[in-house]
Amino acid sequence: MATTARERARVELTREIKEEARRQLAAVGAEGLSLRAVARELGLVSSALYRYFPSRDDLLTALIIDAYNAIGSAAEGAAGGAATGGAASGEPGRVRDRWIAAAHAIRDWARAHPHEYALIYGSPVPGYRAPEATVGPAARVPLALTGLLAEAVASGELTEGVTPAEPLGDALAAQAAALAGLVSPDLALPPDALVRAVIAWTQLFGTLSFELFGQFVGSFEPADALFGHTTAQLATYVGLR
Amino acid sequence: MATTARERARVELTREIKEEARRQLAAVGAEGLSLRAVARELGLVSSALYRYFPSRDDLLTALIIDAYNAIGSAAEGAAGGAATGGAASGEPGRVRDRWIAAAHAIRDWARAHPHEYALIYGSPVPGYRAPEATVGPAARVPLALTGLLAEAVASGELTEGVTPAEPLGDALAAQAAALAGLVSPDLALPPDALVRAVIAWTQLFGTLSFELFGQFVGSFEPADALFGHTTAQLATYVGLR
DNA sequence: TGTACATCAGTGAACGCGCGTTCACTGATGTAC
DNA sequence: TGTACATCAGTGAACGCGCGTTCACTGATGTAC
Repeated sequence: MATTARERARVELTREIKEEARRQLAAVGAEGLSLRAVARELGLVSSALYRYFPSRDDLLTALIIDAYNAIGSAAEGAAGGAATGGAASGEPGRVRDRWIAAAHAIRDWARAHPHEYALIYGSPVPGYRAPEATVGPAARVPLALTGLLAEAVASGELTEGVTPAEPLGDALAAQAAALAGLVSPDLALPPDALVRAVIAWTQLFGTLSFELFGQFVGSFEPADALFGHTTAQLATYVGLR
Repeated sequence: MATTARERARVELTREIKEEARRQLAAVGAEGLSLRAVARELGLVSSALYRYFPSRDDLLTALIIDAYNAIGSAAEGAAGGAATGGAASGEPGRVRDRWIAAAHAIRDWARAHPHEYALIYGSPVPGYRAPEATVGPAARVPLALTGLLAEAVASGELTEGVTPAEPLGDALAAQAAALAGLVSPDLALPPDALVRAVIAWTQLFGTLSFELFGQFVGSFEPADALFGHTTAQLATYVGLR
């Protein structure tokens, strides 16, 4: 199963096409992304791209999946303790610290790749329907966050919330229980904790979208201090001490 | 200063152009919005639109301003107690109730106008730079929310937060103090309360964007129960009992 | 009240542009014997 | 190791489309005397 020159060239060009497409994303957005322009920039004729992606939408889908995987892997790395301590430190550190590190890793990725962020968390591209294949990668960030909470439950690091929880209500409790089962089938994450995680998750991305999409212009700019404070507040809110 | 037939026709057609443009927004998004298509639909020749809007970007700007004003006015109405009690009830009701009503009014507007919501809170349209004139309308929602908190301070309805506040830090405290001065020059809203309001504001729009942009597909769908619970939690978080 | 002139809404043709996708083709790379 | 055939990457022309914006024009509406 030696890789032939043809195969290597194919892998390489596929990568280059996506790279150039990402560059264009930054310049003209998802709507403006044009196969012809990508081909032009790579010194190819436009029809050549059809050997690599059957249509413009398939190229978009590939970019979306890559973006979800990139932000997901950034979150997972920090949640796992990647950036804590030296190279080969055995202990992963307190869950609260890793939760906060994950939030910062997510923000760092988003700020480094604002147009890919917009592609996955901004307004949906009209006429484009995200296929099933994006669901798994899209779930990595929320799974990393809820995974941390499950860890905290196991290690006794999760306190009762300080903001008194209203009872969830039947509909919400059912949704939360179903999700908790998916997220941590072995160790039941309490539905109440899961809902807190969802609130923190939406808060995190709400702040990020406001920062990247310009809603803080003239108020919280730069948003570093706000983000740091917010993240700490939310960590406390979800029950991490 | 009688309005001539010409003037009335101009006002009317300006309105119709924006209406048709909003209809197209829903179908093809902001990027796809085309002057020619709008003109076609109105039975006009495309160049005729230039009597009403000097360019495509100016039409977009008008739609953005209208959208900010619409969601702002929905929030202000609910915050002022518009939907509480009967027609001419004098008392505006508790601040907490009106805060929650405002959040629901914002969501209701967003769900009724998802594409206008995406226009103002989604990814920025590449190549389009929002002019100064959008700033005032964009501020109406956050002003309505912080205004409620200022009211609560005055009436003694604002408690200390239950989630212990970390000290804000110098940079954030300075930003918050400057903003608090703008928001309620007469009665100083404490910087800590303002930051809580910002956290709640971002959380609210984070949830809304996730709901409207499809991040909850397969988990919190429908999102009514989640939104109700979240809103109540955040009202408590900001200090409204 | 009636006429003469100014304003301005809407027309239609044109400019110059870029797009996604298809298709028959050529020539280089890979494979089987 | 060498030949014959199959695979497939990239070409170039074409189809059919829509876009924003400009401009000289016509005819209706409005205004001043």
